[in-house]
Parts: sequence; structure tokens; C-alpha cells
Amino acid sequence: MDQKSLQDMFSEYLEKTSIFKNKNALSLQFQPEEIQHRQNQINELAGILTPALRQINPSNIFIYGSVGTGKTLTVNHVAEELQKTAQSHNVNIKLLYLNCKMKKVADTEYRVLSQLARELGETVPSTGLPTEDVYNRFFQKLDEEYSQIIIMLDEVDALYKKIGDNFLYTLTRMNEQLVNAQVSMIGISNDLNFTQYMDSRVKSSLSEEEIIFPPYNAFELVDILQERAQLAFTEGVIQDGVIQMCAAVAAQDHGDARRALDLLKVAGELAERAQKEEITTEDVEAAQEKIEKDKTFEAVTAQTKQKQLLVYAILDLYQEYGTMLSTGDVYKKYTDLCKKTGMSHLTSRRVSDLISELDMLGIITTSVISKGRYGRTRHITLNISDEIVEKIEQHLKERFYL
DNA sequence: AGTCCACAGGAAGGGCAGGCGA
DNA sequence: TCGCCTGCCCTTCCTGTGGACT
Repeated sequence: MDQKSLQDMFSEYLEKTSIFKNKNALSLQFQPEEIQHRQNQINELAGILTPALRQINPSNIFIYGSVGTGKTLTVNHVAEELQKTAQSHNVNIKLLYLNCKMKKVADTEYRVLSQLARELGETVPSTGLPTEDVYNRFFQKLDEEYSQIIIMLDEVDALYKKIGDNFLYTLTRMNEQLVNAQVSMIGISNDLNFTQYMDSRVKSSLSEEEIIFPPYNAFELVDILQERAQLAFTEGVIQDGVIQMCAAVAAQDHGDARRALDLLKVAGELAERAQKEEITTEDVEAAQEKIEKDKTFEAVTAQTKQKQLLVYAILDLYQEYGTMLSTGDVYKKYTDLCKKTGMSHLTSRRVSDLISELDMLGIITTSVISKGRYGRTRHITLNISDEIVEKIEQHLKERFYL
């Protein structure tokens, strides 16, 4: 494209009316004024938290529901309203929110505590202090400045998986260490079964009250999408059937509203990029494909060098032998590739862990099988479609000069 | 029934980097 | 500056395991 036509393209873009009016309305962070189809949960949650306004410690609450069922949105909404009421009536309530799935924030006891302490305005170094010190600082700050504290731990199952239930136990027993302040907790989890594995003491004190968020059905998703679409898009750009299609896809995917919004957003972006004036169901189909591809590619390219080389070894073997891969084959291929690229190789123990990590990321699927006299191993299958395999392989070849 | 294979995966600890406080 | 603390990545050592084979 020469410079003249490039300028034309930019000017054309500016002159055209955009499909989007406010793309932000489709983002995860967007807090709508009213949350649809969650009135029961809002009432229930508000009912449990109300005593805080009279300085009576509310019960700890456990909230369950799969991804994209509006848990975080609802909790934040109720928390915000509670905070507003408290402020207007001069009641001293502090609400702390922490997403336990965030890397470098909630993967160790020290980090969670220091993050909570920071939320209270305390300065805590990212490493260096004994954990005991951070506990003391946190408790001291709570006692000095607040009377009611509500700690919201989003994706608390991730916290449990990373650091176990001792930490959660300490948090639920915090009130015994505090003189003036009172703390209650809201645990939010996508995993409906995770409390089964928890220590019964933690389980009973963390889930004094329980609220369940059922998945949205297709009709409810249509309502949600329509409301957001009105805010996000210029009037009349969405063709009939587009919203219904996004809702239907997401309803099949455990009623995930996040998925539905993302699909609509990407469909809009694709239509805009193609300089179309309307979003069609074909754009939704294309969006579905694009989301899938991008997710996998990013998941692979975000890994460390060693893990990427391991993925390359798996891709290579997969193309040669198909599905019958075992840990031993992969390790051998991986060490060969290390020699070829001049990299030092990790031990088989470590590689075994990396394989598990790739499994958790959904890049591969593994299952432990026994071959009798020929030992026990893991069957490894690749979860990437051929089209993306090619793209990833190309990327890895360039990266490792293979 | 006992043996043996090829690992899985737990536990412990080394080494390094980043950071604090005396 | 030094001792101490934490996180992270990794190795070493070890026990456990399911089922084919003898």
C-alpha cells in the first residue's frame, strides 16, 4: 500500500461512522447500573451484609457458580451500594476485594497478605519481611482504622489450591486476634466441588451462608446482551439473529455471559475491520474461530523457553506418530532438541511437572496409563487444531532457529 | 504369586534474585 | 555491608503404582 492510499484509508476510517458507540460496555470490567436476572442473589447477599451497617459482624458467605454467571459483578454491585450507604450514614466499613487467580498477587501467603495490607494503605515490600511481620502490620492497621471489614476473595479455590487451607483457617479466625475491628469474609468460587477437599473447620466457618449462582439460560443471555449492545453499538448495526446466536453459543458453554459478551465484541471488531456497516451471523462464526485460535496461540507463546521447546517436541512427535505419545518419548525428543539448539536440558522430573502444567493450560491432555510389564506412563494428546498447530510451529521454529 | 518396568509424583533442599532492617 | 527472609526454578532422592510377563 503506498502512502497516498494509506492516508485515504485513515481518512476513510475517520469519516465513517463507527459500529461501536462505547466498546467498554462489552468489557468484563463494565459495571451496569442494573444487573439482570440476579435479583434473588442480590437480595440474599444484601440481607446477609446489612447488619454491618449497625456494626454487627455479618456471617461469612460462600458464593458458588460457574464462570460468567455474574458472581463478581453482583458482589461488587452490592459492596458498592453498601459502601455508599455506610458513607452517607457515617458508618465505618471497609471492603477489600482480591482476585486470588491473579499471578504475582495471590500465589503465596505472603503475597496475599501484603496485597490486603496495601489495600489498607500500608506499605509492604514485595519480598523481604517475615510473613509474621506482615500479619502483624495487617492486623494492626485493621484495628487502628476500621471497625467493620469485609474481605472478598474472588476465585478462592485458586488460593486454596496454591497455598492450602491453613491460610484460610487463619483468616476465618482473624476476629480472635483483633480488638476493635471485626472481619467477615466472602469467598467466591467457580468450582462447585472444591470445599469437599477442604478442612471441615475451614469449610464450616467460611460457608456460614451459601449463595448459588445458576448458569444463565439462552433467554436470559439474550436480555443481557441486548442491554449491553444498546450501550455498545450504534443503533441498527446488529442484524437479526446475531444476539441470539451469541447467546445460544454461550448457553451451551455453561451459560457463560462473559463468553457471550466477548463473542459479540469480537464479531463487532471483525465487521468494523472489514469496513462493514452491519454485524452479521457470519461475523459471529468468524469471531468464534478467532477467539479459539488466539487463546491457544497466546497460551503457548506466553510460556517459558523450556516449556515452548517442550511444546515443540510434542508437536513434532505428534505429526510423526499421531496420538500415541508417552512421557518417555517426549522427554527423549525434548533432550534431542535441546542438544540441537545448544540449550541445557531439564531433568525428567522437572519435565514431568511441565507436562502437567501444559495439561492444566489445556494445551495437551494427559492420562496416566499402565503398560504392564512395560511400565507406567502418561498418554499425551494434543488439544490444538491442525490450523493452529501450523501457526505455533512456525513461531517456535523462528524462535529456536530450527 | 511374585517380578519388573517406566514412570508418577511427594519431599527436601540448593542456588539465585530481590528486598528489608540494623 | 551483612544477616535474614521470601519467591522461584530446579535437582536429587525416594516411594508408590498397575498390569503384563514369568
